[in-house]
Amino acid sequence: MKNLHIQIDINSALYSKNPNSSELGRKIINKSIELIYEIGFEAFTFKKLGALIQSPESSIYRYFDNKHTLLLYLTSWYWTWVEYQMVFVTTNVVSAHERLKKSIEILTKPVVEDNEISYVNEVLLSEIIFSESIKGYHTKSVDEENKKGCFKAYKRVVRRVSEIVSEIDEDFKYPHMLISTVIEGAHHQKYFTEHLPALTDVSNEEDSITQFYTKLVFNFLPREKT
Amino acid sequence: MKNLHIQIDINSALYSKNPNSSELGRKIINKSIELIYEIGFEAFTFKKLGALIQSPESSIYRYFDNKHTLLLYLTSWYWTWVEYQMVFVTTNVVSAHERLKKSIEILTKPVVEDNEISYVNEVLLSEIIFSESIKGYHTKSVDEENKKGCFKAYKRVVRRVSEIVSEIDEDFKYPHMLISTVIEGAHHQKYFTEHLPALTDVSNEEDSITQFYTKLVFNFLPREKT
DNA sequence: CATTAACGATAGTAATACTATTATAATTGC
DNA sequence: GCAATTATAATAGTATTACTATCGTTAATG
Repeated sequence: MKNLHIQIDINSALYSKNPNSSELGRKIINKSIELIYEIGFEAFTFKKLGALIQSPESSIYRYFDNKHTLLLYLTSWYWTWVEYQMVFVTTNVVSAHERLKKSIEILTKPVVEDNEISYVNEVLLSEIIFSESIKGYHTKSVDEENKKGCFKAYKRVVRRVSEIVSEIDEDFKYPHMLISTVIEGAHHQKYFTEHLPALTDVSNEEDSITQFYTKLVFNFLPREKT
Repeated sequence: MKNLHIQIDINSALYSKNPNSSELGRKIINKSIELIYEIGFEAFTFKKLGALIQSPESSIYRYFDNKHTLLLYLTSWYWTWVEYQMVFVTTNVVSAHERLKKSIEILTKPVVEDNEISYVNEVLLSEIIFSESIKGYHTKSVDEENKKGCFKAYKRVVRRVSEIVSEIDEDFKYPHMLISTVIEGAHHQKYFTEHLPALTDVSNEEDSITQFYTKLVFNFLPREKT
């Protein structure tokens, strides 16, 4: 499953020069993930990244207008990658309940395995998404960027899962609200577990977050007919 | 209810000089809310705020170390204020279900009324909280600040409502996860409605968000015995 | 082999996020 | 009522950030 060599296509509004098209570009992606993971998005600068990859900042600017756009690129990459995972896991599964369950698992379980083939470390990237991606769309430029399609990958994921919800109950009024609540919620809970435990319920069980959000979703829906 | 002239006490780790103790301090709070609301937290600087209140930036630095601390102060103020509202609305209500319902309403309904007595415009402040407060705790300094008690007000609100949940079902394992999901979720959905409608279900009904999250919570809990 | 594109090296600018100093005005303590 | 303290204004200055511009060299392509 992991070694399909899929091509992750990113909206061209998110880069000036496609980082996937050159050695340097891939190095920028690869190392920016490490650096953002390490020092956080606020402290991250193109100058520091330049030092790390031993290229001048001006070269990085040839690929990305600024670090905000780079974050949107990484986020987009992540959701496209998640979408592939979801498609893979749900194809040929007849039961909508089962497809929904598997989708929620992908959306709420930690990413633990790096495929090591692409230049992207998905484990580190997912950590960045959990704690930093929100900064990508809580900005004054969100409407403008939304028009350009910068958030399409995320929206596609939400839509895809919402459609399974609607397949189970076509009268349910809030499928998108439900799924975006699950996604954002799971990210928050992971963050809270590590940093603000009073806002969650830390337990020994590994997948309490997945359990909680799975129950949350199915609480809204009718049981599967057997 | 609104005109109680309550004193909002904020953890002293969040300021160098208490802004509540002087005219200038109150002006800083009052105008920073307007300015952050208007131009967003990233574009907000002490220099611009200084220009607005016609004081030099150095004077503002006497009250707050930086704009991040100011945001934490505002957030703390907001949650303390919300807690007062919640206490007020739930006191003397015997039914735990009813208290929970009213609490969720406070947490998910938009703030529409500014009490005009204090120097804080709660309507604008709530908008800031919805779209910017998350930036206050998604930082590398979160652990350190958490130790100093910078997030106590938020935690108190979550705990208070979680306790009602536990009162209704003492075996329920995730009361804090449930309530923080509701709070953060409602904020997100409000933001999505305005900026990323594909991630939510915008409807004509005013309080669809409140309805959704109320149902979400009560789905997990047993019905009230009558 | 010539042309073009990509990259590295270097320099420079405006804005940001502060810190420091000193003078003046307002409060308070006695 | 005056001295002492404290708060604020005015001004200056620094390091860092977030870029933009120029130019020479190398690598890829036709």
